[in-house]
Amino acid sequence: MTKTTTGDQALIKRINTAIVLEAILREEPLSRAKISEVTGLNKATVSSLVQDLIDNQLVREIGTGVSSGGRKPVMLEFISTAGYSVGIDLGVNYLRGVLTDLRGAVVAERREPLSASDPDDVFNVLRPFIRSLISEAPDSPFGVVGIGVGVPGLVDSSGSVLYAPNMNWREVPLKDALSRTFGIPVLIDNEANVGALGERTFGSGRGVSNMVYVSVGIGIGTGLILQRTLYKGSSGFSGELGHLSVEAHGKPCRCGNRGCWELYASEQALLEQARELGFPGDLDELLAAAEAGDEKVRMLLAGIGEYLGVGIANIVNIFNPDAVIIGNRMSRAQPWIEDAVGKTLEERALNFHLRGVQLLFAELGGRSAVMGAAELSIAAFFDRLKAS
Amino acid sequence: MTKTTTGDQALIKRINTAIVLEAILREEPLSRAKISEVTGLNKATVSSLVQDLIDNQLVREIGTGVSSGGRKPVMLEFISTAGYSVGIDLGVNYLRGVLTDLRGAVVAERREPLSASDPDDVFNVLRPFIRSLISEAPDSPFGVVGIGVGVPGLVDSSGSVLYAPNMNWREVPLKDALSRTFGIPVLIDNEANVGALGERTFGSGRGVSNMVYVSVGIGIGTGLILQRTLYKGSSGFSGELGHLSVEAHGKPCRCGNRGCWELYASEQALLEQARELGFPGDLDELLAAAEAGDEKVRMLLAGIGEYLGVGIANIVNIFNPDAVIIGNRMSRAQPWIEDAVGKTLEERALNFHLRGVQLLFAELGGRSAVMGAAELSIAAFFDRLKAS
DNA sequence: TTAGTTTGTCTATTGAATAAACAAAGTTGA
DNA sequence: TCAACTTTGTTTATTCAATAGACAAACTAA
Repeated sequence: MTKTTTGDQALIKRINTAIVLEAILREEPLSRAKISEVTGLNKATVSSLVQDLIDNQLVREIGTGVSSGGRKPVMLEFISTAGYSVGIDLGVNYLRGVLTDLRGAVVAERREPLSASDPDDVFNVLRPFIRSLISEAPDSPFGVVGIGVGVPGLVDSSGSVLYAPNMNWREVPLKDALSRTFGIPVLIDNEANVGALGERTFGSGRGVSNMVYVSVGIGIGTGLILQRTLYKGSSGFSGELGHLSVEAHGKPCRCGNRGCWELYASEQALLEQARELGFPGDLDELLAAAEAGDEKVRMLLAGIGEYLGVGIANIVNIFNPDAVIIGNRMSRAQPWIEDAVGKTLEERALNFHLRGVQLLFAELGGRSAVMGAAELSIAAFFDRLKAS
Repeated sequence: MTKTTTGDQALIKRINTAIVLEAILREEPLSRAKISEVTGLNKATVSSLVQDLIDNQLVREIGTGVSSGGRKPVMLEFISTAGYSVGIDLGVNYLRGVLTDLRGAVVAERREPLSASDPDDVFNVLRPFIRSLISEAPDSPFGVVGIGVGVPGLVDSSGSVLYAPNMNWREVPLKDALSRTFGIPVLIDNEANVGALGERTFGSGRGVSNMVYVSVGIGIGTGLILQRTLYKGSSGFSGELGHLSVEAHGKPCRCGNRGCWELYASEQALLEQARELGFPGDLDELLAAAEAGDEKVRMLLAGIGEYLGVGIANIVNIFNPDAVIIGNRMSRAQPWIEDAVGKTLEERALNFHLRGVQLLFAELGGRSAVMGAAELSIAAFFDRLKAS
């Protein structure tokens, strides 16, 4: 409670170093003079801080730039390969992983199906999977700075998976298990949260302040980015908008509530409705049928889009966000649902809120979560830098 | 965009001064030695900063405290009467105002009915109303530091009332009008937002990090306090949870959506249902009937409570807050709706989210908004202090 | 009365940012 | 080609807030 950081000279230096580093990240390549200009810091201060960053192998000089009528500037850039990050998307029946540099550029990528479900069995697959990604990392001053993992379930602040219904997990201390094995920082979060982070950092939500990422797969999960940061509720989990009741007296949901959004707008809802109409098969087959011009399937998809729109209108009224991004598997249905979603949204959301909002689809497709997981550990690395 | 505050010694001093002032506000009366102990700042630093605060008339010495075996400490306290704040609750048919000191203690209070609706007519009532509150302020070093106003409508970041349906206002530049008249800072916000602030600071939500204030009056408005601060969406307004659709194919709402929560759980919904059952009259009469033991009216109220619970379950699933507070007029129905709300909430919200959440009723009753409005301008005063 | 404790101030030191001077390295125009 | 001007980045002296430690004042306790 009374853990206030008091101000001293070291704090000033940390603040200004962060400002300089962020300027370089934002506008590289950049000279010391230009940094002084854009940050407002004195030239001498910038010189001194840049020297520290160079000593710490975070920044390097890459030769001279073009003169604007005087001495040529020495250009600086961030050393993106000063360290690497591992991102893992732990799905119900697959495992996806990337190794990225500190900028998020993918260096290595792996995918494999996952048949195990018991936590210990999953660990036994996950450990070598991660180890092989780490082994791909080139030598670098900071090495692999951390592992980020997205999981399909509720995660508490200690990194335990409290509940993952589709994997039948309860109270699984995933973070502990992994950080003991690898001895580097491990960050665990919900699949929708890391997906939101991925799209915000590398995808269609770049630079946005307030956005809601709607992960439409078997169920519906949501990741909230409010005031530029991932919102977690008081217990560390939140954003269960899939269980927002959109039909107060609708079908009962396994969560205990009635008429939950995901009962009407998820992949599962689509498949069930399709079966009732005599279309067995999975999402791929339905999309193929729609592509081939099957009117019934197109109607079905439009219906799902309409219900997606109902929930998204609620989201827009609640959060007044800059963007709502539809991601995960259902984003592949974009051509067949986009119009229905957009139309319903416009009919239902408040006019004032509609003005500023964009309806987008995930730019990273199936990689939103895995990239967000990598970003999770990159962001933690930068936070540690700032704190020390 | 590139308006970064760089770090220098002045910043340190501002940070540490704020730390010292907050320590005094939190634990007064307090000695310099104790401040040094709880903040971690050096004794000499504390002495110097306290002297500045004394010079600025924000803090004063109030004599010696009890010795613990050595020299007696000189106790310090915040001078709550260093300045005053005006809070206004501008209702559809009433005007409520308070004059408070910098701690929020009410020095003067006024209420009067409001028959006017046209903006200019309202201004002509509002100006003398505020002037009379200001005239009650004793002489003080900072004088009246600002005016906070809560209004029943959408407010943009410039302090204009974009849309207040029940007053028939559109694009009314309220802040401009008042700050031109009084020449002191004016802050305008939505009634539910200031109500949330009032309950968070002075009422049942004291010290809570994440809470949702549900203002149930003619309609339903909501104020969101997330990560200790009032959440505003991208356009500066948000939290229109009254227009959350809880019946996707329910009654059409004037907002364009269908099945909006406020159509089923507001005072207006109650009165309409009562009329259908042959009970004309207003909320007071219904509450009196319930009090007198009228079973039909009690059932009616329980029904409203149930629908309130439906929406609050959604809120809990969305935000995983520490508390949900029911305020405004309907909070007076607490004895007749509390059980129904609680029961529905427990049936419908996710188990994990239910664990940490408290269902509360506004402690300030009808004064949540007016006290929050006063707090709005007090908080702005402290922010200005920190910035200079 | 004396020894020990607590409070709050004073003094010298540290370290980060800064303005100003400056050297180095460039451009430009006659 | 050269003198005048520009731009870059470093060096130097100064300022200012925080700090440790010394210290005086005020008190308790035995």
